[in-house]
Amino acid sequence: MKPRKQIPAYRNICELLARRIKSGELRQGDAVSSERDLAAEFGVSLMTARHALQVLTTEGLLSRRPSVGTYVAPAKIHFNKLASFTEEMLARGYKPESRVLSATLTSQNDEVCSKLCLPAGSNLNRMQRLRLTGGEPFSIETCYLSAQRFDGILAQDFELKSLFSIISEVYGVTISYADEEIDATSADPKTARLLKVRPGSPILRIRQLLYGSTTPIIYSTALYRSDRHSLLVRRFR
Amino acid sequence: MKPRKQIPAYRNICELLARRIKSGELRQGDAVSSERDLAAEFGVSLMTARHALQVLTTEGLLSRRPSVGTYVAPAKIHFNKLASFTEEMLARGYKPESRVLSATLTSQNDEVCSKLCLPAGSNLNRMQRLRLTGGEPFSIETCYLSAQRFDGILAQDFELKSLFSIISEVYGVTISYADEEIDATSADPKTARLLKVRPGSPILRIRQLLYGSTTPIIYSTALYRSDRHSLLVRRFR
DNA sequence: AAGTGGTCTAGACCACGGC
DNA sequence: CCGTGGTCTAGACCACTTC
Repeated sequence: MKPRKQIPAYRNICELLARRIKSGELRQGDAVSSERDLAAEFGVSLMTARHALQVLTTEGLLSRRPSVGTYVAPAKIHFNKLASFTEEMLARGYKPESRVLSATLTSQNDEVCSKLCLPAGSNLNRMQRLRLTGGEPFSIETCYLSAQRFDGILAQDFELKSLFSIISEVYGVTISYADEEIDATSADPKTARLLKVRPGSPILRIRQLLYGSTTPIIYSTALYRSDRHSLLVRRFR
Repeated sequence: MKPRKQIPAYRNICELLARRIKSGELRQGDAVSSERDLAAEFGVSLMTARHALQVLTTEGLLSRRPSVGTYVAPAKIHFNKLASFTEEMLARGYKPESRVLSATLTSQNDEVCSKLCLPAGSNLNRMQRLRLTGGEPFSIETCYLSAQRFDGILAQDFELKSLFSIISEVYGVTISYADEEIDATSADPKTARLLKVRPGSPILRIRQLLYGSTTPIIYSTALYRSDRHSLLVRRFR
């Protein structure tokens, strides 16, 4: 009988392989153990080993060739790299600033709960920040995180440290990717005042669901002055 | 013994469900049969039914909520990879339409010339199309191509065939990727009239530079009704 | 308590690629 | 021919939500 663990067996395999790839022990084009070898090595069934390889494949780390084997995928140039506001501004040579507009608990947002895979009515940390560069307003960002998992996070100083670094250093959670929904909207009076634009001005809205490994961690809505910001994306055929 | 088929069982389930979703028989938020019900219905094992649901989930058609059920995901039109308007709409089960607003030669656009790596003042094919689905306007697209390289392309029937297929079949050029710049703007009177929105309404603008292997081929600006379109992007850390 | 998705077992046959 | 990934079976237990 296997000792029952909290973390699934396939996750352990995933993490081991991911570590080997990220450390450089396994490099682009290298073959990884076959399903059957992995199953034997970890003492799991074929299905479980297979599941691990499948997960890493959809994450883009591995590439499977039927009848041939499983290989470490080419290190993708992530043109569309996910970066925090702080990182992005520093990279462009701006001095990023952040003003916290609010930081409260809420349990009234079932839409966000479901996006974060939390039970409806769960407590959420909600914080709103105004982003500035060179003293000029740039965007308004609203973030939601599980209040249970990130207990006490609202006490942190978000004007000093980025949310990414706090959840990483204090809570041990690393963001790995984000799904973003991008559309256009108009500035309502409050937004207009904060961003110093005329009410009704076009606003670029980016709604992100940020994932740590495979679980959604943060839901965020950002409203950008569209005269100050445009999003660059590279898409492949 | 089951009769061996060429197409996998889970594919059949996928296609049936996908058809029901695209036809409108199953709509956003509707529950789909559970793994167990599907397995019984199709006479397959749990794993197989589960696989079908998993595939449709990663394709974005379904959304699974543990302990609750599997639901039809919000039918947002989303652009994961680079596809033509025609391809995108067909994949979503919509009937794409296109109305050519203009198709002319111009030599007055040096900004586009430089983006396409052409000498300033070069002749350009310029065509403007109104995109519709279900008879309702969706976006306005303006494309520029080198008049020299794509001589005579304006004589093609763009309401029948996609630009992608014409440049591929007639000129032997395959699009491989695109760099996009995304921002928000407001509808000017002409745009508003064509898209049937109020002047000043928020508009999502996507400016693309499309590359064939490594050379820029097409420059295009698209204006989307932001109530009908949002862009989905996945970004990695 | 019933139902759901998530994980897992211990096997099986297939088509295909490389030797 | 052998190893590979792709598909599939017929079960199982778990944690969780809903009633």
